Amino acid sequence: MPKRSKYCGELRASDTGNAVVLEGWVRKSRNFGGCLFVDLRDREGVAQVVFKPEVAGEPLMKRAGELRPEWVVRIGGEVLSRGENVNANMPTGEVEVAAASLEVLSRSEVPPFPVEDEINATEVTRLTHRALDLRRPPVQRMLLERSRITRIIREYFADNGFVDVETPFLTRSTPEGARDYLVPSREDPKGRFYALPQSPQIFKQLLMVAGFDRYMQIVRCFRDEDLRADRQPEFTQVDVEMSFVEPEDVRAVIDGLFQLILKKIAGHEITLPVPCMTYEETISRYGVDNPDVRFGLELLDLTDAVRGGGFGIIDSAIEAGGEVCGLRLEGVTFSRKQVDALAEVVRTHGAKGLLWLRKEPGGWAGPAKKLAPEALEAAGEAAAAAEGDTILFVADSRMTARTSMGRLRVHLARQLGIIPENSWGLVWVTDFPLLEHSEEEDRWVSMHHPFTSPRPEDMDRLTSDPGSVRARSYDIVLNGQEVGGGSIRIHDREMQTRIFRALGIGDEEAEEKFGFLLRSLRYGAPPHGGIALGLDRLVGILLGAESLRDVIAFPKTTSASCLLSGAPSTVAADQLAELGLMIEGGVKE
RNA sequence: GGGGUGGUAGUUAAGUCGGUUAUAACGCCGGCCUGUCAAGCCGGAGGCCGCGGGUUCAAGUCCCGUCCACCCCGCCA
Repeated sequence: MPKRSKYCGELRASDTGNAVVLEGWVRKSRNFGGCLFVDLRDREGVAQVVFKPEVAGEPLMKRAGELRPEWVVRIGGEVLSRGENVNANMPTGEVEVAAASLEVLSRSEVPPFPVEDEINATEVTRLTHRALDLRRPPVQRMLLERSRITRIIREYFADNGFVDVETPFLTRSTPEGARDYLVPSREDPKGRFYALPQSPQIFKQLLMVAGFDRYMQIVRCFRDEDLRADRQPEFTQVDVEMSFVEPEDVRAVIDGLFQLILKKIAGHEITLPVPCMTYEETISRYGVDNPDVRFGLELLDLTDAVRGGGFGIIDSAIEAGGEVCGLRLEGVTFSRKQVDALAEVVRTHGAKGLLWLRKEPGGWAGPAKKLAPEALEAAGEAAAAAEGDTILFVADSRMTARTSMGRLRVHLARQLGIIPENSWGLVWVTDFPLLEHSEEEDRWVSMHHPFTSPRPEDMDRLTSDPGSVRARSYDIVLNGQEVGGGSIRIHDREMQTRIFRALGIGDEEAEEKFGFLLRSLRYGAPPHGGIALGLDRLVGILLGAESLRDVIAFPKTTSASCLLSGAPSTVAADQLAELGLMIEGGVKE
């Protein structure tokens, strides 16, 4: 029999009368004893094949009757109009193929779940049989769309003069940042390890020193940290670096990319430039560094209004240098049970509790009505509260109050359904602090990474007030999720040394761990900067995926295992011996 | 590392106060059926109740431990 002449999903009324050959998977068959219908599926869709005794003949009817779901077949026949029996729910529903020949290419056991759009199999079942799951049209569509997106990205950067260069996966472990995935080396001396890259950061900087001017790579990165719905141990970055640039140059390139992707994938037009907000501003207005700007409901600073209002918890929080941060919900009343649930949200983010006030005809309701009358008045005014409005608030340290209320803001927006459908909130957050204090290690650590350039005007505070030094950094946030982050890098060796010292990395250690970067800075490093976009996350948001796992062909579970392959697995004793490794306490099964 | 939810036919779920032979739907197998497309009708098979221990005359059900999955906190430059 000749090979495929058309995809199943491509059949249309215009094909009527033509002889076609289809190849695909049997989705379902409906046997009427006399005639028999088979739905045949391939990547592009489903077509109905009909076996009729007068066309197919007895032996073929008998073989067609044996077909079962997920058998792989090649079917030849004539495309006929369905006449009265058109199925308006299928793109191919105007026609059917009257089978004249049938070749069974492969049989299938009964699949563990039906290969259909809507199934109620659990994720464990789906991931264990991922090939079958990926055969389902909605799952396949995600990866087909992902492929379209990466193609748009590659073309965009190629059109703008970026060079695609590959960087090593087997590289060296560096201090700072996430836990590395380690790969033992077999070579002498034993006891040496490669690390899989958390990102190609240093390599792309070396490419700038080398003079490539503009680099991009769609590259896998690895971080051995605990997982979340939006975090996989191996993930893909769109990695970008440019020479002779300021932050706005990098942002302009990424702005253009987002404009193109949103238009082509979501059919959404945006005007450029994408708005910028400083870190300080976003913390103050949204309480988080990844603001969801698709809706208002901004945070209120009620500190001055309720100061000295005679409410113990509030007064002591303010006296300790804290803040009172609130949200005003217009015309919303919460039940006791609902308030408890909301309080639980702020508590998981460190707040001690949630207070509330509701403006009623005769005055105020809620636990905070014990505040002095003038404080109540001032709070109502600061929140611009009208009758029927509820004010929720937290009194705590500034960051705890802001962060917990920022999380509550997003929680409430979802709960109250005030996030507009099919809207795209894109914003840059700039000027992050260069350093943050690590309580665990009791030292200053990089918020971004140690190669981030500080803003020069803040450098005089590097030792006196390290937390106030701002970085020349920028994150891009889409619908409340960080989808990328970058910075202008340090291209001056002296500056790099000063930053290492501020991080508590001595000259010797710096030389040993980062020597290959520092050395390159001695031989003519151009000013440079760049960004890395989280491709999985970006695709997930664009396609409305519920989990990152939906846009990754072979994802890992929350304990970083692969249900499909069984990785990670034990290895043979001689493999360990060759590497000079011993497992403490022996290998556990 | 901590908290929460879940695990019962191939799949998804129900299973009361601990009590007879563990239910249902879909799927599967057999039969009927010439216009279905969630096909229909009749019949049938199918169980390590995650795993291990304990309490009890008796455990899917109660207790302890453990494994796995998912969600969250910590963590993730």
